[in-house]
Amino acid sequence: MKIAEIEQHLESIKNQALIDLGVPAEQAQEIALADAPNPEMGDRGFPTFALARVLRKGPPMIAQEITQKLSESLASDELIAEVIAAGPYVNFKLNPAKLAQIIIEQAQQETDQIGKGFIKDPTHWMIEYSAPNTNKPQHLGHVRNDLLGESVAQVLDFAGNKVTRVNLINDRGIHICKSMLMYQMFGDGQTPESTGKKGDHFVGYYYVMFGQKFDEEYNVWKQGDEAQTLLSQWLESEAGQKAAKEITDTGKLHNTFFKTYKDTYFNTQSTLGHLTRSMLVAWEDNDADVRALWETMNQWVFDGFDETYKRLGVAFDKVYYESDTYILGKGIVEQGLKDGIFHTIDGGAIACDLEKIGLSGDKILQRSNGTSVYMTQDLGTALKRFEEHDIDSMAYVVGDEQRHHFQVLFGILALLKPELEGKMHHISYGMVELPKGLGRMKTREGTTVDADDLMSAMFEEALTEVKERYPDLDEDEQHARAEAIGMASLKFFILYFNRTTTVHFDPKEAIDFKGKTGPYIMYAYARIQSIARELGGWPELPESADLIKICSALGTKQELDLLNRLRAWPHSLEVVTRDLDPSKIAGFAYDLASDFSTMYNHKGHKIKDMDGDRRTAQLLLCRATGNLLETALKILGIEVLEQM
RNA sequence: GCGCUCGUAGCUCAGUUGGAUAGAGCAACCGCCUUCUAAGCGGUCGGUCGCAGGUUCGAAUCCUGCCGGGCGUGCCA
Repeated sequence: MKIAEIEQHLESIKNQALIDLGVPAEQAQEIALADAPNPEMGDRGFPTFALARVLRKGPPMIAQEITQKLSESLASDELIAEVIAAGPYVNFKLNPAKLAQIIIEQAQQETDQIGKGFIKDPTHWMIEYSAPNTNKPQHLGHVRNDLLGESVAQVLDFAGNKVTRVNLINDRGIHICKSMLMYQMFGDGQTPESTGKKGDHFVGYYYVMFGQKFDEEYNVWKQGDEAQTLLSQWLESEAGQKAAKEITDTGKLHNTFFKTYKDTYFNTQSTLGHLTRSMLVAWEDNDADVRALWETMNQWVFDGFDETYKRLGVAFDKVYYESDTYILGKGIVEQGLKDGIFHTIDGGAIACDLEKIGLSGDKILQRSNGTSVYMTQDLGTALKRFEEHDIDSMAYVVGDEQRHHFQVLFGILALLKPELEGKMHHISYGMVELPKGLGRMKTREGTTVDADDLMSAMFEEALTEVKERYPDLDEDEQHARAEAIGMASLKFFILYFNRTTTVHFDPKEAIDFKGKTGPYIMYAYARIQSIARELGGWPELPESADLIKICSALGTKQELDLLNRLRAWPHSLEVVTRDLDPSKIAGFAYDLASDFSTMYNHKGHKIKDMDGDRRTAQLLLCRATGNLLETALKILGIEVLEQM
């Protein structure tokens, strides 16, 4: 028997008992099993309220009757020790020895992949995440995306699916030209090598520079006649009058105008804007010099990203570049227009009426000048992926501010290809908010937390701790441990939040290794390994019948709690796979580590002082716990340390 | 304006899709190292689950309305 079958066993007993009472099978299944609040009441049970009306009896009486019948029929069931009527609830008390035997055997066989491949009908998923721009280094927001994407991929893979991980790099467009232009003007032949900078940071420096130079230019222009004329016109306009009512301060009011006008200025009057756009045109015309510069600078960024991804433990099976995909989708839009799915609007743009997909408004898919919008290439790219890869589902890990975009994308795709209905998924997540004072985490621009800085800060903090504890340890080993601990801390901190939760990133909290953290869980694992080291290794796994006998030596509250936690793993896995939310793995791993630590510290649980069956059973139980901790942490991308 | 989303302990978050006495971590305070690793364990303090109604045997969870925060609502990417 496997751990997952325990729940199935209870489930079928419950269903049959209810059906025997005359409850329709469907209703029987709807009554869910849940953990009993305390061990005296049993381990797992179900309420009988819903049956009261049908059976015309009070819930406690129904529970009594069911309990009585089950007690008789399950008398020889080796897994169920007792059926208990607790008021209106029917609870099963499991036989700890049998439970331990099932768990220990599976844990020993499957080591660090306990419960892998449980899904009934595996499919092929393509999952896209990260999707960075090549004009600046990655920051905390990307870190959440990267870690979440990687972990969701692990979850899908662990369930038994085939998973193809893809990245889509945004390597073209006006924003990329901004850093290129600055480098062309002020780069002076410098390179990442010559400056000793990481490639993405090197390029990011020029992107930031563009912002500064453009602001300078804009500020000068603001003082000129043209700007002042436009300002007066705006102040007299409807919008200006409206704003004036809300904003009394003249300086602020003027600023409001100049803020909204900034884009227009960039697109019409600005010298830098003009140069940037010319560069984009040159790029699109395949101008040799511009293309060469583009390739050089992109390569610098890719090299930088590779380092970041490697350290984060993120890897992709396929990388798409927007410079290749941005043309996609045009033909589809034209075909859709012919088929009457889309329509033209004033000025000649092609649009989709969103009422067709239950939303409102028109979504432009081709501008009146014939060019594409972002949605167009997303449509094209998605269809191409389904054509070129034998995939069943496509998932995008993107922030929840783009929910609407994906609703539209999926809706239009289903209009074009009805067979794609239900196969598209937006794995959305909340933003990462930063506190005002960032302390040591603050970065060059001051507004974001840089991914590389963050990882280094975590590493340094961990190194201090490691050196304090193990001053004599070989330096390489110190560094290896600090890296593992620092990254575990970061990953756990990011992943233990629900996907949809807005993370309030507090560096002090993130960098802490105590309490509900990654290192806490690793520590529990390391302690388990140290038990084996100190007590002469793990015992041989006995035959099942013997194992049950040996495990009957277990029975303290702490041991039972731990066993019940281990038992719940398959259920947690199912929930995680259904919701595609690794935070529940993080929660489980923490609870498991916590149950173990409680037992470990509770008096009467020192294995060194035990002998006979109790000692063997405890050792095997601890080993199983260690295996499951490793299994869970792996899904989160966290590696364990044998010693820490 | 409309749409989505969130509001749980001083702070940061869980809460098994409607069940049993609402839980953790941090912070504060009190204890536990002659050691199977104190990155740990135990304890104390801390709650009108935003507010008001409704549905239900039963609501932090579902519905309605208010209050408050975030996001979205481009011929931007």
